[in-house]
Amino acid sequence: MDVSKMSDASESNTIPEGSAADAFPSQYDPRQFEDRIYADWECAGVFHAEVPKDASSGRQPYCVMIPPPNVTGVLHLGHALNNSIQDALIRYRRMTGCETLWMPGTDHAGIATQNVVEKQIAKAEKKNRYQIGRTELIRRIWEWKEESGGTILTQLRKLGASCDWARTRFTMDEGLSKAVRHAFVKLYEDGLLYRGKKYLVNWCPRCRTTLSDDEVEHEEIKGKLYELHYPLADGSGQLTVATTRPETMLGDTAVAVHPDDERYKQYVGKFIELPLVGRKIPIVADSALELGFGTGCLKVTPAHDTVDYDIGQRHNLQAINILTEAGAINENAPAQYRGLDRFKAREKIIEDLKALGLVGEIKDHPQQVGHCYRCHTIVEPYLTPQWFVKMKPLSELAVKATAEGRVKFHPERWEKVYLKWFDEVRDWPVSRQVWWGHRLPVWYDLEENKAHITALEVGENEPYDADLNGKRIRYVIGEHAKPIVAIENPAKSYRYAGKHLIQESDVLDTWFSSALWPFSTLGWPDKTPELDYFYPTNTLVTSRGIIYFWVARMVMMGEKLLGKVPFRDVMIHGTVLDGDGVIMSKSLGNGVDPLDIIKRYGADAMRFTLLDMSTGGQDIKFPLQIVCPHCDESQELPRKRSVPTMNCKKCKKEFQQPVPNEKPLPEPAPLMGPLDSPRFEKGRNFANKVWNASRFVMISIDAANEGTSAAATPEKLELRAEDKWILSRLNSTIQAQTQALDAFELSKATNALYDFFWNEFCAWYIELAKPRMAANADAADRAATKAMLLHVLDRSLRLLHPFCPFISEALWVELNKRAVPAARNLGAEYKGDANRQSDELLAIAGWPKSDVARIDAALEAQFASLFDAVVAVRAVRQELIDNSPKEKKKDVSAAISGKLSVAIRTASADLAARLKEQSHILERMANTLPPEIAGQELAAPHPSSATAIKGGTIYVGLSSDLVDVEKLRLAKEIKNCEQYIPRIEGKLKNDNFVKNAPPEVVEEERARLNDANTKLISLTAALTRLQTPEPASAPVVARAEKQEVKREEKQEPKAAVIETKDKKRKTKK
RNA sequence: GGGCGAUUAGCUCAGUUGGUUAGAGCACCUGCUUUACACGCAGGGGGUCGGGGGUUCGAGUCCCUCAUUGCCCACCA
Repeated sequence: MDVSKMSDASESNTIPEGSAADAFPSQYDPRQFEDRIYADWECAGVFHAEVPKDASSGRQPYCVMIPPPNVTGVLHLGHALNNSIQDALIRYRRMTGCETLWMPGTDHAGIATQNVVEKQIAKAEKKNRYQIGRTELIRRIWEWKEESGGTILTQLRKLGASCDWARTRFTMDEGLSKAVRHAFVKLYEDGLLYRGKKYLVNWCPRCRTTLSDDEVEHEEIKGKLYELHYPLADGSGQLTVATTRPETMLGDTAVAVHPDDERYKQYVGKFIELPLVGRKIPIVADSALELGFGTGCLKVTPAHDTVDYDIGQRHNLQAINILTEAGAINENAPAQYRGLDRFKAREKIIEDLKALGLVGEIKDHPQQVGHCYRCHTIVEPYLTPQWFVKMKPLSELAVKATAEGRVKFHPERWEKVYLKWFDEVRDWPVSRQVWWGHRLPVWYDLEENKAHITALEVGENEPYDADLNGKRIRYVIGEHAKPIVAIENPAKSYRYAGKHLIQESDVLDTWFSSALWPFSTLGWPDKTPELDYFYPTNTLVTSRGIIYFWVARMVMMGEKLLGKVPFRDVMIHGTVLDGDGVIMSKSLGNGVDPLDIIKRYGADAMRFTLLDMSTGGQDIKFPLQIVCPHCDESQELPRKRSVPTMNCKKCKKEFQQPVPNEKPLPEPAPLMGPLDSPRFEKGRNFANKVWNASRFVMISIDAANEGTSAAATPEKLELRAEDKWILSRLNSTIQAQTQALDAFELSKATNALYDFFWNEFCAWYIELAKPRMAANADAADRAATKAMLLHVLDRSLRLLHPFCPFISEALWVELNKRAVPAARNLGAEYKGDANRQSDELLAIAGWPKSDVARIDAALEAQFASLFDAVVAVRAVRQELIDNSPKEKKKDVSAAISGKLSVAIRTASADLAARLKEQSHILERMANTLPPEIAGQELAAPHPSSATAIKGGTIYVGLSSDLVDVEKLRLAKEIKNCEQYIPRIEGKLKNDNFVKNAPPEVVEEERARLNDANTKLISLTAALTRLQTPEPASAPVVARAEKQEVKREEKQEPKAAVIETKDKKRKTKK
């Protein structure tokens, strides 16, 4: 790229179309653009990815699989974060010319979805799922799914998500279901799937299904620890056991003691007569007990406790299941308890035992208890045959893939967390006793399994498998039944002709199909071109919450079934929290609705803010506010919310606020005030800044076109130093941002652009460009300036697009109207596929490449010192005001608002030359008269303030009445200097420092000391002069043009000296 | 009970391999309707970097320890 040869677009390429001022209101209104622009993208098909027809094109794929949200889901801020990150990565790669696929879709979310529809039916028809029946329930769920499922995908469009919607998948689609069956059969055939009673599974009595360990959430409850006395069968005494679940005693088949426990050795081999039940149960010795814990005796219930189950295995104890699937006491218990819910039974048993005098101490006992992650019911360890996936061989594959670096985590530390799971994981129970999901591809031949399958007639509120002559039949399949595992229904094959086959009624754990997502969506098990081209995918973006559920299982399945990892990089981002660090959720009443934020701030503002806050995978906190639904006033959200309504502080009207753990008030109720966070203002303000900078560029281009027919030819374009400077900064920014995106460091990327655009392009370059764009400016220079503005804006919009796609695209359209892409010196720089990339739409335009030859560190340093001088003069102005008495501030402000007279004394010929060369920068940016610049011979104006910059002193002419006020400040600054100098001197006097520190560090310190001393001398001299009578010389402050201020012209022979602190100067180094 | 984070300005957070007088945004103070932007411009105030030790010429950064807090894992009856 050679910007110095940028062509001028003012003549032929510009489409004059009204004035820019008309098209550009001074505030960006996202609502005017977002939906329209999204529609434009969709119409143009820019999100659609295709496998390149020409395999030799070398076009790189880039593929991200969306973590499929539940089909029941609605967008929350966590989704907004997750998808903003994915979209940023996707849009960036799309612009670099990759064939970019972002695969969208939803998850059928077995239990969760079934619960939603069941609840609806229960409400509307007062029927449970068993009364509705399996077939009908599934039909209703599909119906619901078609009508109101997948809302979240629509909401993702509001966010700007550039998914390939044409490829949207659902985990229960036929294709994906086929993949599930193939995977199941393959695992079975390879001996990695089996049915049996491997261990006590977690059972949710409300959902009436098995859960995997990961689906159980441990939470502390206020339980009780009961001591129970168990009489010895021979009547010789009793043993005392302790339990938190007394009802399980109905299933006790032993009492265990530790083999080394001297207290109980004598009892081993004797029997207990189990109270209430009357069963004689042995006393066994087992080292699973912890010596010295509790009473030393443990009641053993093999069917209802995992530790007990193992003890039972070791001692050949009977495992008696005493609970029904619904969590009530079953027929294996004495009649008086049958049918009682487990917790009711607990109370009754304690009552009955108390009556027998067999209850000891009852203590409060806080304990961690497993809850169902879907319905929050306390789960039971339960003895039931299930289908298990054998984990060890699969774990090994996944661990190996990580060890070999084929899957990388960002941030890295998550790798350890991920690996730990494989160490501890038990075999995965994959069968679920719900109806919504992938039914296991398993059948049984009834005849052949006569001995193992029992046909039970069941009641109205029970699950059933067949309806025989009006009788509801449930097939209970024994542990040793022989299954037929097949991809397609074997009943169709001649081999089973005439046989009575029944299909396994269980469905698969939802996470089983999720584990296949990265390849089932691409057509696996078929060998599709998509699978070939896009798999393994590139990046998975997700939260830490599903590393075990999902990430680990995808890697296992990818490795096992395809021999390849499903993705190369896993980016784990933080969790969105409220201002108190509490996770946002609807039920807690602290959930911010992304759609509310989009309405209020715009999608770009929300995305930018989220990305800007995504630092190193840290959690993101949003202090909350609430918006009055009547007048839109954002206000503090009361900390304690118990009352459901509040009154607006502005319009005083009443509205509703969310109350933790309470549902919204029923209709008619006051309007709900949406939650809001002031954090989003950063994104909104930045978007507005971009809008207005662009507005300036467009307006000044349009204005320049009117009066200038003679356009500059490229040869005439000469770059000024500030042009070279901004190009240097631009190219540094491109480099920094690109590197940050490649490293998944989103906030670094947004920061680089934000700083460049706001603090460099807007704050300095545009201001310097203004006089150059004026109608009376040099035409050639104006053309060069225009080309520069277009160039920098062009690149900036490209850099912005991954974060803020809407506003950047909206402005791109305007840019294209005024200067076709060719005029912005694009094209040759980008070698994208002509069919896939175009400058018509920014979404598929090229990503800027950093031209390192343009990066000029020396020039940047020069400008930093120039800007220092500007800031020093600006500071003089404000400090004069600050140090004046309150009632005089306005007068002083008016008096110094005009151009100041300035003189600069510097010993550095280099600095002098630069200042002279670039004096227009000082004049423009600090609003001064042309400065006088000289060496020691410079006669400083009198009276004047003196301010030290690196390498010199700036004198600003003052009127004498401001002198006194400045003495104070000078003294302050001198003091500051005097405190600083000894610190450096101390360092340099330390021999160890001089000896051990690297020479360049020592040199730096010496230079610092030198600077500080020079500064001190010049300030002290100024103060001395200020206190010494001296003939008045030149004036003074240019009089304010707009306001006449009368001041006494006493002309006291004194000078004011003003100092600023270097550290506070806001210039880029 | 283990593991991993966090603790830096009133708030939300940056701070690369230890090396300027520790930064940003918001809030605050002061001045400015300087025609791209008051969702703005300019200038400023504000931090003994959770406490205590240690290593080092030098520590926000490395080590130990304590405290507070969050998350994950864990069968203590």
